[in-house]
Amino acid sequence: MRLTNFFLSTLREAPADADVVSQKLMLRAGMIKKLAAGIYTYMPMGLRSIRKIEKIIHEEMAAAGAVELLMPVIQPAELWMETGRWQKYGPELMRVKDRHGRDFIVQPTSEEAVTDIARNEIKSYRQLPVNFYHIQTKFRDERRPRFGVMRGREFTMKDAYSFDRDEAGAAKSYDAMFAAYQRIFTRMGLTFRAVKADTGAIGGSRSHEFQVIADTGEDAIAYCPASDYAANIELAEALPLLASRAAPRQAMVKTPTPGKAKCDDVATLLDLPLAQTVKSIVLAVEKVNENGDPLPAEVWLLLVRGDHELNEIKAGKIPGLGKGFRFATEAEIVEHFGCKPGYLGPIGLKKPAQLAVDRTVANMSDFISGANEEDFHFTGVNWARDLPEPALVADIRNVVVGDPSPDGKGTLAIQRGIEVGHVFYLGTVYSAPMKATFLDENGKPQLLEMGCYGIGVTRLLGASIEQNHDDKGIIWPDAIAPFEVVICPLGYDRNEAVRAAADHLHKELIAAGIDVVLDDRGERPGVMFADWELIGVPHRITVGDRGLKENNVEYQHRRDEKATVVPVPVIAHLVKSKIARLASPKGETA
RNA sequence: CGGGGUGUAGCGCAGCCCGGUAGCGCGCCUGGUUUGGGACCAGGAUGUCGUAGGUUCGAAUCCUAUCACCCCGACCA
Repeated sequence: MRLTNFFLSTLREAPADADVVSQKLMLRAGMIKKLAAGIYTYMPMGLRSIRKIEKIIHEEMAAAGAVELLMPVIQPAELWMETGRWQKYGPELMRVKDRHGRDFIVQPTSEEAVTDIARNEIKSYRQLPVNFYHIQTKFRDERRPRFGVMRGREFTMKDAYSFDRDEAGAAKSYDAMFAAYQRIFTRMGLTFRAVKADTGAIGGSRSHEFQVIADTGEDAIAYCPASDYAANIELAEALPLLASRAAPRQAMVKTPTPGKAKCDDVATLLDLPLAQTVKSIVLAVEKVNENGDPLPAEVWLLLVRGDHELNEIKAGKIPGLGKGFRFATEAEIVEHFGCKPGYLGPIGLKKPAQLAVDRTVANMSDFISGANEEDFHFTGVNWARDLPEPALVADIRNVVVGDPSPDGKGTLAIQRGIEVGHVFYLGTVYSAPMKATFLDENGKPQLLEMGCYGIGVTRLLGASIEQNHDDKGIIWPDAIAPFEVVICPLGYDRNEAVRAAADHLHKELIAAGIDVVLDDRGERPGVMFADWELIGVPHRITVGDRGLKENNVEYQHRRDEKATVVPVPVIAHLVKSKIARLASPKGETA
């Protein structure tokens, strides 16, 4: 590709509304252009990377036996009513009406559409298993789109859906997708980790997220360096930190703690470890009577240790909180505790509240909690003696660094990640309400067993940049770089020898199957170098008059400090050997 | 959704308080000189000052409404 036949527009300064480094760099490198909040045009340079990501996905999906189809972006509301998601999805689901006033949605995902295909097309067990996928535009009307293409409203996703005759078959399909995902992200040159993920309302154990490791990631991952345990922090099990409860040693004392509303402040004031304090969190569950009229909310008190944090996903698994909860209002708190937030505790409530206690708290003794009186805490609080044994003990906190690993093989570490893929066993969650069945050998209808598997194609662009950049710009892995190699001739517009050598090298690299761009603008070297370092093309060849006199050019990888002098006759071979291309899968792919 | 902020040239910004007919840097165009790390000189083009009302002889500037965008808030007693 000659640059003058392509399109390039780089910016020296990033638009002021860009918030994360990947978004700034993509805007500056001219890869994307913002059209509206969370909605981007993929400019030619950015689209090249997207196409390379898609190509790798297509190859690996085919190798894993998945079949491509293409389902519509606009889907009729009826389909979404069948599964109840028309009601359940909320404002994130983009709803539109056609000219006749009929309801449609802009797809955020395609379970309904694909299950509709399956129930119409799959009639016999002989057609199973089958795995349909597409790469298609999605729309999720995020409350607050941000982080550029990593949390956009419109984005491109690969979504695959497997159909099997039974759970054992579905498990096989799941494993095949899991393996394909590992190959996909490996080929893309990303550092990633597959982690256990929350399965939400669907339940079961089969759900993994693929997280690209990056400090700026939105997700926290707990993993055990001594074993292969890794889980999203939403899910990672927090074991009790105290094996058993020690006998009380202190009397319960009401202690003045004026103005100390946080556990941290109380511990500092009393010169006691934060781990001796207990944090009180008040939740509320909306209630309605049989006519659907609102009743006063049910108030819950949750206790975690002062240095721990509540995990809302885990709390949602407590019976009674499962149908949804919110943080209590100050009015509700005052009504039940007779006290403003900051001094709340489980002793001396004005009105009873449901109590749920973290496993670690349940084994604490001589602990500190709020006294339900402004500016006072209790110290030396003990279960059984000062308040009843907790009836409801559960894992309701986030794990922290140093916690014992749930597999018993060491302690947990935490790192941040960007979720770029998710594999999920669905069972019959969609096939049952949509009555998607097939006939088994006995001619009996059976529900299809499903799994779904997503990859955020456009999010991968951002995730790769978050993981690979420096102060000059992007550093693409070879496999998804918009170009693998750039030739920068010094004086292309005015030096015959340079132009001839650059043109010749350009042709030679094309012939060698390398994705190369020739910067034939005749720009000054500083401009060229700055542009290509910003864009992040991994391999650069500089052709200059000076070197050509000795029949040399220069090679520099984007991560290299300095250029290497290379004789002209060997440069093509050298570059080819430098490009780390993991082989495409053999067999069925083109 | 609640609070805060910002909308002025392709990008980054000043001008607004104190009303007088719009400016700077980068980029862009023309010519020249340059040419191994974002060159220099000379000349030039580009704005319905987010939108709609209002006040005024006169509004980017003051007032009202509206839209868009950004930030903070949803681990907290």
